[in-house]
Amino acid sequence: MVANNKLFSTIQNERVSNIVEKRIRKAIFDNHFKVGDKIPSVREFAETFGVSRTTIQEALRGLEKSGLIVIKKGATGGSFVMKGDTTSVTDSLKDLLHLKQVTLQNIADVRLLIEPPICAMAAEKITDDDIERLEQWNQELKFMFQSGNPNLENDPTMHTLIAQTLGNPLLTIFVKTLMEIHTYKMSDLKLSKKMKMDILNQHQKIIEALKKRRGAEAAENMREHISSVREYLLSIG
Amino acid sequence: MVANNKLFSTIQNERVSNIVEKRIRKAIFDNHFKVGDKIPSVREFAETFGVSRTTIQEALRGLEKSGLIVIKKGATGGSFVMKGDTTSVTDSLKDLLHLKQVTLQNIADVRLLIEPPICAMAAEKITDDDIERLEQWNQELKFMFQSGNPNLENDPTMHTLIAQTLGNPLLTIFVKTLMEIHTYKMSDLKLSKKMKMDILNQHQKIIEALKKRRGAEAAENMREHISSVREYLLSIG
DNA sequence: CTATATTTGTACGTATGTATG
DNA sequence: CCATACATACGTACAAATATA
Repeated sequence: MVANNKLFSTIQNERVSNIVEKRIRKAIFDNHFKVGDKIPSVREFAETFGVSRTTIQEALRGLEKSGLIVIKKGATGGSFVMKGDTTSVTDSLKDLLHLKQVTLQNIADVRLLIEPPICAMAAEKITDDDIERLEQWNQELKFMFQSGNPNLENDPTMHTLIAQTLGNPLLTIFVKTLMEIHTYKMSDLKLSKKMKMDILNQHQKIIEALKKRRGAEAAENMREHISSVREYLLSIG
Repeated sequence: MVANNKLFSTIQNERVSNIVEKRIRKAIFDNHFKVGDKIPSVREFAETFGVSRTTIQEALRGLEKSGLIVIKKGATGGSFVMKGDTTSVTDSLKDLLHLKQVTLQNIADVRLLIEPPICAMAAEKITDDDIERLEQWNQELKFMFQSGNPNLENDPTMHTLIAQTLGNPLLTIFVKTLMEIHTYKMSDLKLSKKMKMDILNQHQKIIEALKKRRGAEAAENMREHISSVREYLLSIG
């Protein structure tokens, strides 16, 4: 398998599939492939690295789970480099939510902590384009509520859009993740008609404040919005 | 493999290893196993599910990556249920950091957003025991600095400890993750002697304010601490 | 204390399923 | 509908870690 033919050859304690995974991961990080590029097939890699197809397969599976590649079957299939998305972070967090018994209130409390100040800062940086997108999104949400469509997972949500205006990718990831696990935890629950109306109005108030570039007001509206949802969830949960 | 012997049997598009992974994951979430418990071996699972060992292997590998189990080799080996830790979240985030070009400044900005208010709230809830642990930790950090030991990854850091006092597991995960990627990004950098002294003193000031249960003061000290580190990193980076 | 048996995960080569042109 | 290029699953062989003789 690996060179044991040399005296004092390298210690082989790590899994071969892990070594392979690291190497390919590094190659992707070092920009040897562009987003959308097809990386070598399982058979090619197996030959290159001198290991079995199963080993390569497991390495690729790991990279897929990390969201670095997407694997497709069939004649035009193979492994394609993805632009990193937050799915892997969210999935890991979801596991922890189960294990650590995180409640919707816990989520709301974290949101209360970070979203109002984000709003305040966003008011200074937000563009007219951004605001238009926010209003569009709220309209779409209205239609979704009206049609009884439970597909709330439509990304990106208003909250993520606001965070995005600050141009800090880490902050965007955090807020996006927060919203995703919030939606995930909410998916069983049924909102009342009144609550849906309230949410839309609260969103609109936040957007109005941002439009006027009034940071403190936007922050306060956001705080009220999240608090309102928090209380509602407490009352029905 | 799976029942294709029935007319109109279930559509088999999903990977078998994925189905197996989900089932075992669910079993763990439903508390069929306790933390530390050994789950069945690859061979046993293969027989139970009627699939090959390789398939089970891949499922277990996925669960290991998610931090739900740890796999050990040897006669007393096998797969053991773990208490979920944040490694999987951190690892996923690290991938994104590479892809999205997250800077130390981005990290500092997020910390500036959430850590001062956490400090303010912690002042109301913190116990004498917590404070003692904080002081112990700062002492250990001092020794580490003196001995030139770069092992800063000693968990949990002061910042995580403070967040923990609030009793919100999600918040703890977020702060822990933040600190881990901060440390990860810092690991190449060499701090000056003066900066190390400053950090220790700033930590001490935060602890003093918490000891007096002065939330606003603790928050302000935390803000100054993170800002100071941020500026320093800017100047040398 | 050393040698060997046993139990476990891990990797291999082959066979099968699947999507495309 | 067939040929092709690919991922995926199978059964077997190997390696590692421990227990036991």
